[in-house]
Amino acid sequence: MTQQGDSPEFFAQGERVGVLTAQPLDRLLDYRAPEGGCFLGAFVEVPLGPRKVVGVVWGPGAGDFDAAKLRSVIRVLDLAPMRAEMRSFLERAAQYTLTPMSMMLRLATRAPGLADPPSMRKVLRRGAGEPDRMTDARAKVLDVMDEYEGAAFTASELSGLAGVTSSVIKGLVKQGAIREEEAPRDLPFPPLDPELPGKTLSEDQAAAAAALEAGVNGGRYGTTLLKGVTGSGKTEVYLEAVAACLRKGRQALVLLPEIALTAEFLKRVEARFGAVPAEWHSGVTMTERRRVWRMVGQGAAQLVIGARSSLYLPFRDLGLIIVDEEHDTSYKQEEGVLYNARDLAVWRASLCQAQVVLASATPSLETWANAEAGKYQRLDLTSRFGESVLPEMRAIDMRNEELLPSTWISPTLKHAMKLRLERGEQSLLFLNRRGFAPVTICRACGTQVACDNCDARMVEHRFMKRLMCHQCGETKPVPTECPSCKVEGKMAPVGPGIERLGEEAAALFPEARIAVLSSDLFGSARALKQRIEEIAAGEADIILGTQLVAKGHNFPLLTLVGVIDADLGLQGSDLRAAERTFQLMRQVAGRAGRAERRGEALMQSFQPEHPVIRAILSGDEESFWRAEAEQRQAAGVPPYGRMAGIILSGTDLAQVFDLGGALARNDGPLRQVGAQLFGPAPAPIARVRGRHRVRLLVKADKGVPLQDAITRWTAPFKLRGDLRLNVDIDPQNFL
DNA sequence: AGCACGCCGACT
DNA sequence: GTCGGCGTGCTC
Repeated sequence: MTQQGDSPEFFAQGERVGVLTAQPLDRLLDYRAPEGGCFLGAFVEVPLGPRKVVGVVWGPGAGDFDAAKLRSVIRVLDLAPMRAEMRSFLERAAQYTLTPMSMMLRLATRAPGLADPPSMRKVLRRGAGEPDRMTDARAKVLDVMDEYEGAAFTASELSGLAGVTSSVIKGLVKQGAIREEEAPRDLPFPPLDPELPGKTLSEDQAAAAAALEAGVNGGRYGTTLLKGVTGSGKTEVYLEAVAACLRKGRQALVLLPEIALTAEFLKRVEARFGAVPAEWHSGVTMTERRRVWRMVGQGAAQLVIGARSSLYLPFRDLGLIIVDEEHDTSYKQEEGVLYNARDLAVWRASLCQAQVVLASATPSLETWANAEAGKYQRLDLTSRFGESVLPEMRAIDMRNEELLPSTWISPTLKHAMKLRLERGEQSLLFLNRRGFAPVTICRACGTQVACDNCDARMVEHRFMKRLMCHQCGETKPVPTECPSCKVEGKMAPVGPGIERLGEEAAALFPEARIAVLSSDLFGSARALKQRIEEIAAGEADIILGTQLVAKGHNFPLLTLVGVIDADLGLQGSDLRAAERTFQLMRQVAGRAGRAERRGEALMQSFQPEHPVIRAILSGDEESFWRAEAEQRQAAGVPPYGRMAGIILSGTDLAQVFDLGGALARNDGPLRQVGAQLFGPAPAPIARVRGRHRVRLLVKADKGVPLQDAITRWTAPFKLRGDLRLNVDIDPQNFL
């Protein structure tokens, strides 16, 4: 106790402590340390007005609050204190993303029942007594218990295993043959065994795995770009790094871009390490969340497979973070706290001496540039099957193709598909547009049907016979009469969606089995996965897919990929448009010809001479990255310059614009640091869920303290009414 | 975030 | 006369 008294990490009873809560106060509140004192970082319950809330002891109290009004911490919660590295991580992320600390704490405490004592439940064990009379049902129960000797069961587990009703078990409990006891509900995760044999690795897989293992064994921070095309076995390689981390007794985290991918990944982990790891994403139940959060904190979960929010779990000793498909745009959180999980993973690791592996077939330019600059180690995996796997890639020049109105499959592509059909091979047509038709137009007056809440055009979804807004999810029936000029029977779908392409393919090849893969055609991730498996097994001749087919599904019979509109996304103001098109096309092309047969990828384009299209076709990725890097450098945009988006929103358009104008007129703090301001302008989707959106863009040189300047610029503005101002540092999409 | 206080319209 | 609408402000 005397030792505690001297430590700057400990506050004796009655001392002032500064407590951070998840309430949006944006400052610490002073409290008196409770009876028995408390440590820095302790999770505590504090009184706040009439309520009790959870907080974290963040430091000594500021001391500027009237001592007479000061209240006392109610109690210290039965949780491991938040570690210094986590506190630094949250502070740093808050400063960088201009997010209040209270919101950061909320991210770090997203588990239910933190203030509750560890939840208990009744479990059953074999007791000393014997039943007075042995019956078949009783014997079955006791057999099960003998089979799993020493194990504890819940009543329902036991009755299920033995195939008896609960009354049999109650009887045995009464007679002392079964003993009831209280056990914690949150069980540790079963241990993973890194010594189980992994898959046999090819030579360059083994070399890459050895390099990653060496990094992990070094016990220091380091980031590695693990680049390998689909089918090169990245996963096996980084699972060896996970194995090395587990051997050292440290925890590991694998981030996946999509929940739909976790189920399959868990299976691979189970195959490699003999047990299922912890899982963390929005689909995890409340009880499991609580278990994962607590067990991660106690070190009783060695490996977590999760979404971006797993970065905020209270790891005791995190030694490795894998960011799978690191280029994936879903790592950028676009609502609430705007952060990029890939970048935060690198910070998190640097604060706890962990290794990071950024895995991708098509890395983001940021990551590529960091590897090029020597900040990240780079490991390249060549394909397991040799170079021949890259499909033959060609552009179809759409300016030379004869197409009927409202059709999108060119004669050249059609011919290639026909060939596959005859050979019993699969074709995939890729079009990144969900629904039947992206636009519904009135042929009498030209009006396009728009959403009532947003300014987005509504997309026809024929399978549900409705128009849908992809911004807010609002739907309405397809109108027969023009909403504007009231002329009847002139409404027409314009442009292709994946469903419409399906109709066209069916008309061209009436005998073919056609499968349409679009996220909105499936009720659940499970149904979708099952359909994908059937297709991979050969239950379709022609596959039509949106974005989702670009992500890690293997179709061994596929030998032709047709990209319907390779020009989509090349235009527009998005600075990453070229990069995205490149990544998408590379991935889609990577689908073709994985087995012994070489595949073919055909890209329909109206500008086949465009540098991005040419880079994709050349197969020389490095030249694409270099060209793209040069362009960004010349334009002074990320990663060679800094950008921030300021999104203003509110129900009254004039008010939103007034605020935008006022911000633009008072941009002194920005000009001081040489930053440029663009806007205000209506955001590309100018209205979302009834709120008007106006955007300003800030651009600055690389070394500029941008956050500081933005804070000084926006702080004087008081937001009246329902006006909101959101800062998006390093915006990814420019909406 | 909650929850109170507070100042203007339709009800027992 | 009061119940209640949600705008503004406070919480150690």
